[in-house]
Amino acid sequence: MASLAEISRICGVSLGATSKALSGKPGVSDATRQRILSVAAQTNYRPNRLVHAIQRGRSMTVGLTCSDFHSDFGGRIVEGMLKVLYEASYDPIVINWDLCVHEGEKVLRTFAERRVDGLLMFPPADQPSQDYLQELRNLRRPIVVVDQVFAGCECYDFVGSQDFEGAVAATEHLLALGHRRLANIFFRQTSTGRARLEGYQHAMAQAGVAIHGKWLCEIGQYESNEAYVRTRELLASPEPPSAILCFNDWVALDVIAAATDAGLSVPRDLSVVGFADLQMSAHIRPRLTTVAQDPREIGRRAAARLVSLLEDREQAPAVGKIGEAAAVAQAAAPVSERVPVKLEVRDSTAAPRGVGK
Amino acid sequence: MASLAEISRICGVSLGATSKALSGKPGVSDATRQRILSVAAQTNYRPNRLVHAIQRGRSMTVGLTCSDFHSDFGGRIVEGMLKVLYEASYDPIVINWDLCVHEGEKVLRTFAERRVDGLLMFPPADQPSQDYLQELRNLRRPIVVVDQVFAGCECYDFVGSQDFEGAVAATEHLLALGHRRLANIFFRQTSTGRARLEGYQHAMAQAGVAIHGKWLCEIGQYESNEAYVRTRELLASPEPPSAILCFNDWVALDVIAAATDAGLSVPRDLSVVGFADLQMSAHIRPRLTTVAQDPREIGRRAAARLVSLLEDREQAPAVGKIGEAAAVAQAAAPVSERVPVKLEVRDSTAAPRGVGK
DNA sequence: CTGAAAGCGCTTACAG
DNA sequence: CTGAAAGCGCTTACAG
Repeated sequence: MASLAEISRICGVSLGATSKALSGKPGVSDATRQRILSVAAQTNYRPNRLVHAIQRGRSMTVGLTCSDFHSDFGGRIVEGMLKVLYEASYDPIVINWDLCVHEGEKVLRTFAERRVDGLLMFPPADQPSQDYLQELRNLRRPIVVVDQVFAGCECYDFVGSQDFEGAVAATEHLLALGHRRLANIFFRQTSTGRARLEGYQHAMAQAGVAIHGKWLCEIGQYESNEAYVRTRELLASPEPPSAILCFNDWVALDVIAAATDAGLSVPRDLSVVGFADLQMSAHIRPRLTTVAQDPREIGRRAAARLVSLLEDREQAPAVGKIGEAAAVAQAAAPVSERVPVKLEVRDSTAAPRGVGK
Repeated sequence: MASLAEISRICGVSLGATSKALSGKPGVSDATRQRILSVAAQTNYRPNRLVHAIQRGRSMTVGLTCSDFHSDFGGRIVEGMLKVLYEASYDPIVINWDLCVHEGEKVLRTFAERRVDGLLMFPPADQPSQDYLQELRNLRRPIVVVDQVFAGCECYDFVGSQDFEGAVAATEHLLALGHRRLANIFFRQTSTGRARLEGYQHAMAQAGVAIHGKWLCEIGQYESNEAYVRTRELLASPEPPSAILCFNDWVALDVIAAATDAGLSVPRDLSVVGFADLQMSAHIRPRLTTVAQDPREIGRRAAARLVSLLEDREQAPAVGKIGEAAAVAQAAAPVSERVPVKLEVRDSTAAPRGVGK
């Protein structure tokens, strides 16, 4: 906790010599260097990175707006990010995404004032305000958006999942088992939800299977009992589905609960497919068939992309015409990456009754 | 992104005047102030907090070491922390706890070099190394430990759950239902696990009910299939338990799976109690009886405690005898807080067969 | 009201 | 090899 000045005084040398000795730069005699190093160790000296940040114009921090702390999906994304950032010597300053929705400009101002080098935005839901998007532009720093696509964020790099393809694969799996009365409980408020809905519709159309209006079942939030209630209704209707494709594993859990409470057995009376492959999904009974995402890889790639943008920027000539920095920040064309998903067939899906055997 | 110097130049005033105008301090005429503010807005000026941090000796950041991104328990703790920190104008720099175990000193050096004002340690498992503990002492900043107690960390404030009391309540619940063959699947590697084991033993002793050796069932990790395998063994043994108290909800999930796969029904053939009340626990079937913790409140209190330590420190006279800062950092006696738990009785527990009805 | 100067904790050319 | 000086982006007494 001693300062450079203190160490210099103790050693009876100049600030410059001490600085060089401690940062391993040449220009100090070995004897002096040893003396300085030893005093630094004794006084518990730690270089002040805030000073470095000011001097170099790089804080080696990145802003991370995140929410979805409610399941291991978000948690694993963050884990992947933390690992890559740590290895690249960047530290994340984390702020809850909810705050970005409600007082987003303030959050971004904080990031700007802390001089973060870039931004990792993991926004599980809720479209940010116009003010937020404007402030985002003012930041003039590399940004990578994760998981959800937003209107107004098309200009930033993106890393997410193959939501459309996953829903197609899940639907085709159910169709191949012989299901025709195939419902979809979907969530329209996030881009992932919309993409999965489209995947379902696409696969159904491809197979030439009609979608009964009642089987297209929208929910407004998936942490309420809405999915449960809607499933009970569906199952009690005159034309109940034989299979339900769910927006995600949470919904699937409620669908299974609803079926169980209605006296039905999964998968004998109803097949259920989730999306995510949360930790619990292989541990519940019946083990859940689901479209497995790879959240750690999403987090890793997102962070790696940001780090690479940051390094590129550093490489780029610092001098130049006005506006060049901005140009570099926006990069050429924004890159979108979608990490592959994989259908995990487990025990919650089977051929409908009377089919297959 | 303009600097103070730039704005001063544009406005034709001194640095000092500009500084005062922008920070709302008196000593500038209204006309000048307005001119400066308007230029600042146009040039998108953001004060550099890194400079403030250096000048004031407070970075307004805290280090947060965290892991357990694998369930909503840890996630909610973090949520609670983020909320309180944000309101108190502190920003967290987050590093994965795993790194603290493997290269802990390096992580703490990073925190020291970034001049975090305090530390929030949320360590789900794994005793940190001696080097880590030493470096922790060198930090000389307020520290609050969360959830797990460690040897070597007794000198820091702590916020956790009533683990012992929770296990007692769960055991008494099962005893009251009439269970006598009451097994416990426990986890000895964390302090919470040990406290819960003690709670079980205490309640059993109080009730004068003997614990069959086989019913004391230790697992080495709860993210493997160990709990599942051990439960299958237990249930197939000559004296199977009629109820199992589980270290946490993840274990309970596997116990229910094992019972189901063994052709048993929960709670008819076996009662199961968890610990945590994770998101899923009220959604699975049977709905899980569990000791509900309050992770958001844990996070909130831990952060609030740290903030209050930080403010106290600021109040304290900066001058004084050598060593006073250290004394303030350690505070008087460390405070331990345990957030109450609540037994949530749901559908996974019932009277043993042949009892009660 | 306004400006010049010192200082926060460093690093980095630049002289000796 | 070593020291004095300028500078990073500010704030804060201190003179005018």
